[in-house]
Amino acid sequence: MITSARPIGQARATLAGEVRREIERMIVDGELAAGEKLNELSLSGAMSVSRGTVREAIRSLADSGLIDLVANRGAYVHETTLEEVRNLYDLRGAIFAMACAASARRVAEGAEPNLPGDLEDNLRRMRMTAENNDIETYYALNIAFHNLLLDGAGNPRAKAMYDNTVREMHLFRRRGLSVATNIAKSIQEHRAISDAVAAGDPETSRQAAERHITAGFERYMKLVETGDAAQKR
Amino acid sequence: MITSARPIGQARATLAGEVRREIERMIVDGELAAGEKLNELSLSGAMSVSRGTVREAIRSLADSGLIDLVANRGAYVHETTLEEVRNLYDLRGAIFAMACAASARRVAEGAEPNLPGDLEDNLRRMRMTAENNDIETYYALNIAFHNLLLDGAGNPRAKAMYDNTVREMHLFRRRGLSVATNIAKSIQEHRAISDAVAAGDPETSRQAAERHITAGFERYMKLVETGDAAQKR
DNA sequence: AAAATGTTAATTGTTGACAAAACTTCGTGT
DNA sequence: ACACGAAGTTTTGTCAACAATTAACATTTT
Repeated sequence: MITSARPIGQARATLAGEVRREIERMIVDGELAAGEKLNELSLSGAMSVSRGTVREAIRSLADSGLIDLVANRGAYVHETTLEEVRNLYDLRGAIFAMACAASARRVAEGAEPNLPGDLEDNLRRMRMTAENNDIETYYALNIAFHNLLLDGAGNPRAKAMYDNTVREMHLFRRRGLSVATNIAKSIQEHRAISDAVAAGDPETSRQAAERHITAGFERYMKLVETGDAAQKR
Repeated sequence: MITSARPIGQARATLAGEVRREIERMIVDGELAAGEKLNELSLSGAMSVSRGTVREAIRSLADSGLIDLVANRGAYVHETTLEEVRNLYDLRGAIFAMACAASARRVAEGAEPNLPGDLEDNLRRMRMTAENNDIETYYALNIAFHNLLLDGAGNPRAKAMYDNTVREMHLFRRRGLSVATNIAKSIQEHRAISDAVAAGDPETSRQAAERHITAGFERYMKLVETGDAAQKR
């Protein structure tokens, strides 16, 4: 008797969906530069797929903010401005703060018994990477930390929006600057959030989360102001 | 010489865009019930448009959350649950609070000279509708008040997300209950927001905004708990 | 009668072709 | 030289046909 026969090959729901993911990857990985035009025909050729399918994928991506659509003129990779980055930080901070408050509430309600432990675990491992100066792993843990809280909030829509903002900021950063990193400071802030959430205190969690995002924004702005000219050369 | 002659009637950029708006309207107006399946062929027939165009419109709507897509089985009008409504209120509150804080900041910076006056104006007119018990106008003014603050924040992405949450909640309300309305209370809360924003005080604005959304949610929940059975009959 | 298996109809997924709009190129007149 | 405008080319918008998948029904099997 067959108990679980998952579809082969990563499940190819629809072709358009696959194309969408591929285009998304190309944008995030920088193969398609910001402001660059997406030519339906050449994309369809490169992926051996019909134009209609590519078109469908592009349309679907447009709403997520990665692509700008201009009627009768085509699709362009969205160019994120510095002004927009500020807006994205605001938005991301608001969502993250709300999610942390919700996570704390749910911890208090007993709905997320594993969350405090998972956060502790993440922090412990993060301290290790700080000692070893293992930036690669630090990035992964940092994303995981935020994901734990977004998932803990039990608000999938919020998570989707949050992911969108992160992806778009990542896109902007490609333009030259690396991410502003101050691992020690960041761990301190994570500690504050983790404690407040574990204590089931929504308001304190919210404030700690907001401070974390604001601090990240300020670190980033400092980097832009001082390092931008040098970076641009 | 004509410099900018945008097409009349909300801009008919592309046919698919028009179809999208029409489907959106049908959903919001309740012509398409929650959970109902969208048949591409019959829709294309009803609008005298090709199936591909309808398909494109549906795909575009899916990302906004109004429609659920199931591979190889079609598109369904999203059924919003009570659990989701809570999540939407959380999300909406977070975005609105952030927007009010940003508006206050911008007022303090002198970037929004008209905002305080516009808010005052809105409040004055709202008091009038309260005296005349003119619910229709009250709704319009209520939306306008929130829009002033979202626009004042200068964060288009945030506004788009906010609008999405409102639209989806409106969709849920159709299922039976009317909106929870306590005009006097609502005006009080608006007053607090307006004053804080006019004073250019972000933190106070944020708190007032959050209280407003939370209060709205509580009013709504009370209505659900007590009135739901009666409404359902 | 219930479950499993074929068979058919309806619907979605994908494609290639045609029509319309925008961009290029190039010649013309000033 | 320069602006202007008229083909020609490229690219997007729309459509109709074909293929694949799913759902519904009839048929067989136990």
